[in-house]
Amino acid sequence: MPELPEVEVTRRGLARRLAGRRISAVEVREPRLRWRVPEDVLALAGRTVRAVRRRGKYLLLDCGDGAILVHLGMSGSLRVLPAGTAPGPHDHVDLVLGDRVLRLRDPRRFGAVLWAPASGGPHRLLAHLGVEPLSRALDGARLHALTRGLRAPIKNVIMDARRVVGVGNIYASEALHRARIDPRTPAGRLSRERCERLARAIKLTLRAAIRAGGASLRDFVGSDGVYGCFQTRARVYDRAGLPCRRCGGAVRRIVQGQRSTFFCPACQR
DNA sequence: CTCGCCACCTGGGGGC
DNA sequence: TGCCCCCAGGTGGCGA
Repeated sequence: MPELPEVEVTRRGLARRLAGRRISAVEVREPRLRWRVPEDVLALAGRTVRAVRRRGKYLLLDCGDGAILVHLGMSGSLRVLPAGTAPGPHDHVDLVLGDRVLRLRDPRRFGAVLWAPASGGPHRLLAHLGVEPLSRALDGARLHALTRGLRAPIKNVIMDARRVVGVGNIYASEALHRARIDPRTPAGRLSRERCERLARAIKLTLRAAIRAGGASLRDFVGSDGVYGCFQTRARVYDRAGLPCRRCGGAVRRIVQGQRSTFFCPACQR
């Protein structure tokens, strides 16, 4: 269930619990994730996790001479548990750090655990990623510039990690509703002013979700591993036929790029 | 380069 | 209860 907000909440939890700790053992019970977990990862014992960073939806456990790169895919979660806790189904990878274990659970196995050496330049999966939506770099001007000439619907474009990272299927719909822009609009036709609005809406939506995620997922990487449903009240996501929270009109569901899109035809033009 | 589509997996829910 | 179909929060890679 990892959207950028959950990845960021996870990152903060990991940074607090793992930074400065030495990896004492690595256990891979199921190496067949999106890509096979490489032998490199099995040789990580002895390294120290110096910091935990995020790039888009990738987590990077910085070990100095390289980073453990983790992606949660669509169904992954990371938890920090007492060492020795018995693994359950779909608990594929453990990083033991003394008295605690970082455990990846991923039923659908769309996630990834890879080793990115510091030498040899940026990892191929990170090399072509777009702008971070919460950074200053994403503003109206940038969004305007990077959409010029594109005929694809704006929803597809803000979900394209080569242009903007971190905006998933839920928050693409949510941000477009906040910006009052029709998700089907060809990206290149958005005015500068509407790009300003959309850039602002993306930031507000993600920041609000991080706060809400921080509330509902406080123990996401804690010892009990309890995490609930999103407590954010979606404006349009998964609300087909229900009233738009702004105008009361019916929310509509369409399909774009084989993904569900939800929007209010009255508010979003 | 852009765009549309497919693939990778498993589990849960609804309809019959 | 059982079965079958559909759906799911990601994204790399392919061919046109």
